Amino acid sequence: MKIATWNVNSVKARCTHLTNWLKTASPDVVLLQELKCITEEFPRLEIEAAGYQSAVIGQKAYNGVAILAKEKIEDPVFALPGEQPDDQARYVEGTVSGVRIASIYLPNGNPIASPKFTYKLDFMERLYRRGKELLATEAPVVLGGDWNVCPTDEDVWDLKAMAKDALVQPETRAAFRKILYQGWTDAIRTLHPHERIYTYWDYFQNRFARDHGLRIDHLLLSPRAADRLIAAGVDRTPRALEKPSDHTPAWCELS
DNA sequence: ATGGTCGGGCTCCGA
Repeated sequence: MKIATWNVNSVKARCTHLTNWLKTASPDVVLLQELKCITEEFPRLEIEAAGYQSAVIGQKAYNGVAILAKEKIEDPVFALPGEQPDDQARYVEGTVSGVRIASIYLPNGNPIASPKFTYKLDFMERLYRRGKELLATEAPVVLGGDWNVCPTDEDVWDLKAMAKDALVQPETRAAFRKILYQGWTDAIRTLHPHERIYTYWDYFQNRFARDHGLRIDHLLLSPRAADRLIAAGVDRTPRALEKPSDHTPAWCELS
């Protein structure tokens, strides 16, 4: 079972890239972020034609997440459980072939001296609580998405330039570790412990060609899912196309 | 120190 996550930076602008990639990569499940369209305008028909069902929560202009799957998506939930419903479409969860899977668009959080950073940390606390509930089920679970977190210095090309960025702050990393240490396995880092691996390259300054990137798209596996982990990686091919997203798909394969 | 590039929706915001 191949599960991928891809921040497409507008699903409408990237529809052709997406459907072509579905055909060539043929993942069983794809987690999308930054749809940038309302739910009703999600290109459901094009994606169905490629052989995928979808569970979608969108909103106007910003955010928006989806799960695409070849098999049925059962019991979808369209928000992070919390006190009051979120006005930002950043979380969808569903079950595919017995695996509980979430597509997460974690808040960017910049600038750090603003309510946006607080919102990011609050969101991570809510995710921590949801993670605890999901682990308690002892089911195979995958928390995938654009986490907007560089877990360690190895996940950053230019540390100096990123020093004040929300993606590398000690509080951000601590909140990520707090989730990870509940018992999750970072699929890509576990199988590639000492490689420079990036999933995002800024549009500025030809960063992709120079491989000046960040690793911010992650797939976290519960113990039952981690037991089945056989491969993981990053597919850089869509990032090299004309008019690409600034992110490229990260994926893992479970037996 | 700054500005470089995108997408969306409207003359600016978020990344």
